[in-house]
Amino acid sequence: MDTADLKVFEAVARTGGMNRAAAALNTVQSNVTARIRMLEAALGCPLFERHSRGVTLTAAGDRLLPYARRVAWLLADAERAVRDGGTPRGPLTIGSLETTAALRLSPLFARYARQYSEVDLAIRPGTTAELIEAVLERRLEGAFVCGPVAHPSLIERIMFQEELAILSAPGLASMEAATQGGIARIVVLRAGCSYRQRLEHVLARRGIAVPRLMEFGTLEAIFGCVSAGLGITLLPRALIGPVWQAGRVAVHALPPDEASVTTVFIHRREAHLSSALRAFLALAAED
Amino acid sequence: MDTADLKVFEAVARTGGMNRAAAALNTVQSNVTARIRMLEAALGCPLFERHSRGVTLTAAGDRLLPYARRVAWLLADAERAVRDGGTPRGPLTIGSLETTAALRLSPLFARYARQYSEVDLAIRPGTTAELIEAVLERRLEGAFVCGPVAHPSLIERIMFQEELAILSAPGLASMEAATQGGIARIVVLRAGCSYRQRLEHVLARRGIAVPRLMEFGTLEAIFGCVSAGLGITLLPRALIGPVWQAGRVAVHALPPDEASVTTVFIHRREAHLSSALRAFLALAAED
DNA sequence: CGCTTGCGATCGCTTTATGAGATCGATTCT
DNA sequence: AGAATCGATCTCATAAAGCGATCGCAAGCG
Repeated sequence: MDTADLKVFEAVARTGGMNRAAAALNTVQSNVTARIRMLEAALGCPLFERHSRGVTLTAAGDRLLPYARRVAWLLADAERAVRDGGTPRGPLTIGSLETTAALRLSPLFARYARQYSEVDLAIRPGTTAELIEAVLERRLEGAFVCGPVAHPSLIERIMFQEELAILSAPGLASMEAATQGGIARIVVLRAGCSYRQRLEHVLARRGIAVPRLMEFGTLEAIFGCVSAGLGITLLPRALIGPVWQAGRVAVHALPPDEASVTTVFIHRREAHLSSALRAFLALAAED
Repeated sequence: MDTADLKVFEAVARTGGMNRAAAALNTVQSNVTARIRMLEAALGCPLFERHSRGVTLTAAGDRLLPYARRVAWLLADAERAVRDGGTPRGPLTIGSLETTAALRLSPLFARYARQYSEVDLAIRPGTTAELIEAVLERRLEGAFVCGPVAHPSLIERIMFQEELAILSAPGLASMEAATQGGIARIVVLRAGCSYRQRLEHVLARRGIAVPRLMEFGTLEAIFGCVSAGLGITLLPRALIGPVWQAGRVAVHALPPDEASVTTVFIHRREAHLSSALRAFLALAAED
């Protein structure tokens, strides 16, 4: 059993056919067939069931597939680890909640980009669930998300502690005043945002229903909507200082157990910690 | 980069020379040299420093070596996972503390051997530290050890809760009577045994020194020594019933916070859970 | 019913990669 | 100085991988 064998095997499993796998691997079908047959002979059991429309995995093949993927990942990681000579360089793709990026990370990113000019830093926004998935699928080296995550194959480091507050149209004395009749219209950054879940939870505990949900892509749009009385939202208090000072919105505190949210940085446990990411975490830890 | 390359690389790193690696791999030195040179060319950086007595790893090679080992392990695991068709069979090597094996496991082992006759069950005794190391080094599929372990790459399941008690020569009313003058002679099963550490800790909290330590390989020898007044020991209460009933030793209770010890079963997190081991755990969970 | 299409299996041929042996230069220890 | 050891390099033979063409099979379609 070899990495080449596993690469072929993975392609066949993924495409569901030897011809398609051959096309994907830039080779011919006879090679794919021969590789699979050799692999099956070496392992002593068939990996695919052949039928007229292609092939499907047997139970044994199903067991092999995750290992094939992990071997490929491990080899890719090994190559990166070897090439990574200790000085931060190359691409570094990190995910972040949009609010975290806006509130906490811009000075950090700026400092990092200045200090390590050889690194191509990229920031991808997303919700906590999206970012966790992206890190697990190796599309991101790490991400700032809403903690705690507690995933066995992820390492998480606590980075920031945010205090959340409710925002409503100006002139309203309390959150209850903004949710008269037990109904609240809420405005969120994205549909899957963890602040949205948190806000719905906060409202549900007070018996307030959320019949409608408005979603906007930018923070400025949210401030505008809240200011105009279209609904309420939940955001980190540190983010809303300028807007509140301008009198555009009213800020309502939450009890401490509901107000606090921790932002954690997650990255894969088994993956190589690149110099670029290590430097980033060191810089972030200075604050 | 291929498994064959990594196998050669690992052999060279392990033996510290291309000639020695060639001998270990049953090939000739020219092949080893060529493989390493090709690998270095593909990675773009040298992996070894050549000198007259052989070769040593460069920093890049040092980074690659753990990956080479992990790839080899993963492939071996993959093969076992594929061959493991769901019915328990083949070798199953498990470690255990000697006391746990004597006290709790013999009926389990007997039942398992009867029910799954195709499995070659092997039990290796050892101390907690030895067994953890053996599991990490893949010499054991799992082990019964003193918990908690809390190692990131091990899964632990709580199996038994033992109550420990001090044993002394018969006729002594209390533990203090057996340790007059602030000095205790203790008798342990093995030098690194976790019960020994526990016992020393218990005595240290009472200001009792342990100048001498006697070590015996069998439980019967320990009972004999304690009975003869040579020293005291610490053992699970359930283990000492027959000996106590025969009046050979005196049993002294410990306060609850010191008496309790949990036995956990550990196995590697990332490894394949074989059918044989799965069946064993299922049988163990029935009790 | 027969034709077409898409699939995997197989065979011979070519190209490439791998392994073996001999030799060379460099270094170290005696 | 000479022997021993080690890695680098070259050449040649053989094994392995890749390629193209062909075959048989099953399903879909007019």
